[in-house]
Amino acid sequence: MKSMLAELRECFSAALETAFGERGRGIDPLVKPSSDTKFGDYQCNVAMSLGKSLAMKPREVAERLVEGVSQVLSRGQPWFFVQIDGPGFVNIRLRREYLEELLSSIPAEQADDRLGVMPATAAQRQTVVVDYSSPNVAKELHVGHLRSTIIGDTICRVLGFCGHDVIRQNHLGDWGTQFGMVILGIWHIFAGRKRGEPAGWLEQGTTELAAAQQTSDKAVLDWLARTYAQQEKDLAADLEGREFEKFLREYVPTLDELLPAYRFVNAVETAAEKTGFDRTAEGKRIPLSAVSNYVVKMLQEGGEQNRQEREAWRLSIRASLDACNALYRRLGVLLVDEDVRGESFYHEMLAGVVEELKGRLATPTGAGDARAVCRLDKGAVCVFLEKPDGAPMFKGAQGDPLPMIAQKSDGAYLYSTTDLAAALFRISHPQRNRVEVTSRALADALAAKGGGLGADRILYVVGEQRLHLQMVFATIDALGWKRRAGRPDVDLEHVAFGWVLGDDHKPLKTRTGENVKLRELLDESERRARALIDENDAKRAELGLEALSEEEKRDIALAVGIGSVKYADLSQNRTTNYVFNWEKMLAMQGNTAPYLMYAYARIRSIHRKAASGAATAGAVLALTEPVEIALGKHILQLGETLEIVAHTLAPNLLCEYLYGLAAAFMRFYETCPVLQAGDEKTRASRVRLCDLAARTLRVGLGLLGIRAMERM
RNA sequence: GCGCCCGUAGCUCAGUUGGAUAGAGCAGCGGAUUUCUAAUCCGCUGGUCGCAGGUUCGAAUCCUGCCGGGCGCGCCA
Repeated sequence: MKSMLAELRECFSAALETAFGERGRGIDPLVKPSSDTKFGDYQCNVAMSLGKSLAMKPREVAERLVEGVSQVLSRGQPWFFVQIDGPGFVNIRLRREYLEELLSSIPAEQADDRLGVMPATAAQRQTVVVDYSSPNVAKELHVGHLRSTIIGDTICRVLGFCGHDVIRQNHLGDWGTQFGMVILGIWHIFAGRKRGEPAGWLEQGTTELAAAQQTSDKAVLDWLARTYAQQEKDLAADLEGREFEKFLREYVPTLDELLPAYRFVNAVETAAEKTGFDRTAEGKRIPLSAVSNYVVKMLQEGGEQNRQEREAWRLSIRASLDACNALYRRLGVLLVDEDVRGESFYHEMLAGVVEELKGRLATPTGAGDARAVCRLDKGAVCVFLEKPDGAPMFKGAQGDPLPMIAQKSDGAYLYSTTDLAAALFRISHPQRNRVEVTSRALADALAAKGGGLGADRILYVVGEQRLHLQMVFATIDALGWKRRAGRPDVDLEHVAFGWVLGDDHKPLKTRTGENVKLRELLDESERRARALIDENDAKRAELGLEALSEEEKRDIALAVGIGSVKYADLSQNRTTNYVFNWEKMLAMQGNTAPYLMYAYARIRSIHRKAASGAATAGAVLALTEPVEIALGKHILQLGETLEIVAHTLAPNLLCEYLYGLAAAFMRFYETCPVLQAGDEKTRASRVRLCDLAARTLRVGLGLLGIRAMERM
C-alpha cells in the first residue's frame, strides 16, 4: 500500500482540480501530519496560500476544497473526515475502520517484512551511489570515521528498503603521499627482524626521539645521525631489494604492527625536516626527510624494478582492510571488500582527466550556474570557477581567485583529480549513460574499468570538505557530465555532518589529545552495557522471570553497547555537532537504543506467552481504546517516514519515529491488557497489534543497523 | 578580510517544503504498581527561539545588519 500521506496528497490534489479546475492543477496540496493531535491526524494548509493567487478568502477556498474532497471521496468508501478550522486549515481525521483495514492488510511475517510499505515504482527507482566510511590505509578507525560509516550505512539501508539500487563505495585512502611512509615502515620492520631487534623497538625509537626533542637540538641531531647511519647500512646490505622481496612473500602484516612503524618514519622525517639535519651531514644519497617521497615515486612509477614497493603497498592495504572489516562486522555495517574502490582504482584515469580539463575548459565553459576555465598557474594545472557574471566563485585569503588544483607543478595529481575521475566513473554507464569525453586517454581508461556505474544520484557522506566538494561539483557541472538527454541531471549531494564533541565541547579526544580509537570506544560501550545487564539480573530474579544464560547476556551486551553508540549518533541532527555522553546514550528513558530495545523485548515476551494459547493469525483487528488507535496509526506511518528520510537523508527522523512508536506502545501496554483482556476477540486483536508493533520496531531498528533482542 | 555552518528551557537536543498555544529527554517537584519484563507510565514547574529590523494572512524557519561560537580559504587528504 501507499503511505497514508501519499494517499491524502493524491486525494487533495484531485480535489484542488475538481474545485478550481485548471487553476487548481499541479499545486502542492501542502498536506502534512497535524501539529497537534487535537487538530486531527493530518492537515491541509493550501487554502491560505491559495487565497491570494485566486483572489478569494482562504476560508472560502477551504470550503470549496472540502467540497472537492467530498466529490473525490464519493467515488468510494470515505476513509477520512475533514473539518475547516481557523483561517482556513483543513483538518483531517482518519476513520478508525480505515486504519483497521490497513493494519489488517499487512501480510503476515512469513510472507514479507515490508509492513505494507510499497517499494519505489520502476519510474521512481534510482541507482544511488553512496560514498561513505572511506578510511585511510595504515591508520586506525577513530571516532572521526564513526559518523560517516554509520550514517552512510543507514542511508544505504533506507534507500535499499525504498526500492532503489544502492551501490556502496568505500573510497579508501590508499594512494596518498603517506604511502611512502607506510612502505618505508614495512622496510624498517624487515630490517629490524634481520638485525634481531626486540619487539617494540620501533615504538621505543619514537619514544627516544621524543625524549631527545625534550632535551636539545643536539640530542635530536645525534639521534638522527645514528638512525641514518643504521638505515644506510641496512640499505646497502640489500641494495637490490632481493631479501626484502623475499621477506614480503611470507610477511603477513597486521595493522597493530604497521602503525608504530608508520609513526616511527613520520617522526624521523618530521624531525629531520625541522632540525635541518639534511643540510648538516655530507654525502647523503637521499635527504632523510624525503626518503618516503622517493618511495612514493617508486610506487607510482610501477615497473619491474619497483615491485617490492608495490607488494609492500598491497600488504599494507590488506592489513588495513582486515582491521576495518573486523570493525564493520562488529558495528553491523554492510561494507565488504567488494565495496572498496580506493583512490588507487582511479589512478589510470588521472592523466586523462587533466587532459579533459585542459581540452574542454580551455576557454570559460559551462551553462548553468557555474563556468570554469582551466589554465596553468604557477606551474600547476588549475580550474578557476566563475559565476555567470565572470566573478570568481571562490576566493582566497587575499581576495584572489581560488582555483581547484588538478595537477601540482611537480606533476603529481591531487585528490581533486581523483574525485573528478571517481565522479565520472560513478555517473557514466556503458549502456545507460555514455558520458562524452574528448580525451581519448580518459575514454580508454574509463572503458578499461568497465564503463562506470550509471548513478542517478551520488551521495558523499564525508565531513569537513565542503569547499573542496563545491569546487569538484562545479567543475563537473561545467564539464557537462551531469547532463543527460531526456532525463534529469545526475544529482550530486554532499551529505555533511557535525563533529562528535567531548564534555568540554571540543572534538572528542583522549586525555593525551589523540583521536579516540573506535575499537576502544566500542569496548567501553559493551563493558558499560554489560554492567547494566548484570545490574538488572537481580531484579529479574525477584520478578520470577526466566533467567538469562551467560551467553545470552553477552550477546545482549554487544547489541546494547553497539546499538547505543550508533543510535546516539543517528538520533542527532546530522548537520550539527553533538556532545558524546555515556549516561545519556545508555539510559533507559528517552530517545535511546535501550528504550527502543526494551519496548521490543516487552512485546516479544507477550508474543512468546500468547503463542502457547489460542491462534491469533487471522484475528480481526479492532482498535477500541484511544491508545490502541494511536499505536495503530503510528505503525502505519513507517512508509511516509522512510520517504522523508530517503529524501532528506536525515536518520534522526527515523529515530524520532521509532521513539514515538515505542512510546505509543508503552502507553498502550500500561492501559490495555493483552493476554488478560476481557474477551477472546480483544485478546486476539491486541496480540496482532503487538505483533505489528514489534515487527515495525525490528525493521526500523534494522534500517539503523541495530539488532533488536528477544529478551533483555 | 572573505566563504560556509551554528546560536531554541538550568543541561543535552528535536522542530519535514513558512502554519494554529515552540516540543522531547535529563535535572527539580508530585503521583501510579499485589507487573503480560517498573529497564515503565502519568502530571507539574521551566522559553524575549542570540539581538534589531524587514518580507506576509502567518516567521524558530525566508531576507538584511549586528553580537557570539565553530570550520575553511593553491599545489596535504
